[in-house]
Amino acid sequence: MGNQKLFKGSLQTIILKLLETNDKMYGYEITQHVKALTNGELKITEGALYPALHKLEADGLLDVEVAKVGNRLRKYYKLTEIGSKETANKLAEMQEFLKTMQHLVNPKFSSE
Amino acid sequence: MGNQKLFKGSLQTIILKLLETNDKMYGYEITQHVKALTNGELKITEGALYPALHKLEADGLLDVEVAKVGNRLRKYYKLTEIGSKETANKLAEMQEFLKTMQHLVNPKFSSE
DNA sequence: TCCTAATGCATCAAATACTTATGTGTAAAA
DNA sequence: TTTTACACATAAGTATTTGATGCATTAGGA
Repeated sequence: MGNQKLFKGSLQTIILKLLETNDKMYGYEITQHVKALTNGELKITEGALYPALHKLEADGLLDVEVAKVGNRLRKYYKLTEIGSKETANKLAEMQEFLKTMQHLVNPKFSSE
Repeated sequence: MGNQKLFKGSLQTIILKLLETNDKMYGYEITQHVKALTNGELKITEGALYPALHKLEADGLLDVEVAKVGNRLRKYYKLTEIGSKETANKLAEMQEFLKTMQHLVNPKFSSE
């Protein structure tokens, strides 16, 4: 899409937001959701996703629960209490960022 | 501000947009404009700015004109013809990104 | 008078966050 | 039977930025 690099720095926030909405998700499911929600504009690669999930877990924002579906392995992630608070923070920061950026690139259409 | 990292990847676009609006600017001026426009939320550091300007110049998007004001040196940058086209592209990409991200983090308030 | 802050350029090591490639294995579809 | 989807994972390389440092001029406050 060309603008993939604009998403740099927002992956954690996206993951947390999805988990806030859907309660419990596994990695592959996250990539598919994001692809669908963005009409294919954003494709989260595995090389980005799995390290991000591991980091969020290590930081105590996510809990993991391993499940076996058929013969396949799945790791379900969900927000911890701390994770929920951090999600709220990160979403607020994201809104602030979006507002600021909108203001920067298109001053006439943004308030203030 | 904590959300500084969200701006990662958008520096070039910001610079180009400012030059589109203001025709001709020098480095320090850009940092001050951005700080003012964002109420201090985004502070472009010199370590990011100057390499970015040099790259845009090397890529043929900017022209430089050195000026001496008083006893101080200034390097005025302005868009080349190619730079103007690229600016339009990058601004379109940015709008698309902002819309997509808004949709991701706050589905209920965005169209579609 | 002296020190700090502002103005103005610049470079560089380190950190960050990602892409791309690769690897393992199962299951379904063509 | 070969490709595609499912599902995890790591690792080398790349790009962008932070934070530190450096040089030099000018203005302002103590």
